[in-house]
Amino acid sequence: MSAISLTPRALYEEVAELIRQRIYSRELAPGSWIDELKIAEEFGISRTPLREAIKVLAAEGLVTMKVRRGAYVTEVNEKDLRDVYHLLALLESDAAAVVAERATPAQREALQALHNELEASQKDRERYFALNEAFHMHLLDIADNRWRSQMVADLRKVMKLHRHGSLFKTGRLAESLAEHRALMDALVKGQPELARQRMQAHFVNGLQAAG
Amino acid sequence: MSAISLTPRALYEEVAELIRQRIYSRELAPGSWIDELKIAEEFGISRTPLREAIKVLAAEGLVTMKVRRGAYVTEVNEKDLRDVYHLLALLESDAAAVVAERATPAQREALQALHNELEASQKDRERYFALNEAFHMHLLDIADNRWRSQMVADLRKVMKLHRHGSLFKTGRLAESLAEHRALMDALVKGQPELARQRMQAHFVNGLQAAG
DNA sequence: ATTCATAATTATTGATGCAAAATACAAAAA
DNA sequence: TTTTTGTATTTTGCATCAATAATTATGAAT
Repeated sequence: MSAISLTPRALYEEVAELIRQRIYSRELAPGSWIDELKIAEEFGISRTPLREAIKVLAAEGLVTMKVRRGAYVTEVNEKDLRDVYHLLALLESDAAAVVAERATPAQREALQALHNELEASQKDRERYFALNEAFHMHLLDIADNRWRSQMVADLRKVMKLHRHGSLFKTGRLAESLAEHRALMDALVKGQPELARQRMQAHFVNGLQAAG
Repeated sequence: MSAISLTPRALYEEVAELIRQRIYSRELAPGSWIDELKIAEEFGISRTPLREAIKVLAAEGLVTMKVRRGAYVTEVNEKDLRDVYHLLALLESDAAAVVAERATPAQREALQALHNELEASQKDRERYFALNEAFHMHLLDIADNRWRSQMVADLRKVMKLHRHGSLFKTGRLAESLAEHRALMDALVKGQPELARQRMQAHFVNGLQAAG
């Protein structure tokens, strides 16, 4: 007996997610043209839901539409990466200040628990990345502004477009963890401006490590 | 001989714009269902480009998709409006700081020219609105971060969803103009933090006038 | 009379077909 | 040899058509 999803996503959403994966994995490289016919055939679907999926990805900034030329994977240059980091720093540091100001004890504990998992995942690079993302998104959830959460999610997708083979140079992971620890400290102690500054610093350092 | 557009927009873009207008004019009211068949017939187009347009609007936050239920005009409650204003304040005040820091003399003059037009448009409410929007978007252009410009444009669309019959209560227009003047002063004098504060204040006051 | 089940209607979602537009390639002329 | 023009191929974009899912209405049974 196979369990079916309680909230079945629309096909175009599923397809959008599959294409995202192909983009992140560089199977669809930045700047490359997206062949509708080829992809539709590979997925075993028609072009209609595929085209709708591509429109969604275009709105997210992952692909760029050219009139009568089709869709291309967005190329993210160094300036784009700086610009995206700048906005993520602005939005997430603001969220951190809000959380430090208004989070309930239970919410602070939930964040602390996520942070503890992060501390324990130093060996596993992939796991660290996943938990790091989870921490940041959970903090946004607590900050409780759906528009900001959506924008940050979109910006993070664009950020992933950039080659991050060397995103974490040696030693950066430990450094990142230390910054997280400092941020966590400001969050649990309820110091908004300190939390803002430390989240800001976390992104400034993150960009330097990425560039 | 009729001139044709040099950069013809795709039909789905045109349709998206037409639907935006219907939403802003309350012809399509918040919470109401969007009847694809009806709209397609009225526009004399098929449902394919219409559905692509709706996906774009959904990504902007103007409409909300429900699985197997179709599209609905997004309902913006008081909290949503506060959240959107909060983000606009954050993003645009940051842009103001960047402009105060890095704008060229020519760019400052262009902004000053737009501001002067604003000063001259006190009598015409509609014109003031349009010029105000133009000023803000031009400032973003100068700040030169395409991701931020896109986000602000989307947020402003959502902001317009809210009933703003009483958006500008009596006296608010003159007040708004005074704030603009103060902001302009900080911009031309190249004082980033002051410009940031004044843009922030402009939005805080704007929200109070809207709520 | 009320509730549950089934059927019918309605609307969304997906597939296919066709026309228009853009590019690439080839041929001809300068 | 190079440039320009014309043709053919490729691909987007729009429309029509089919099927799937959901809601509502109707009927039967308790």
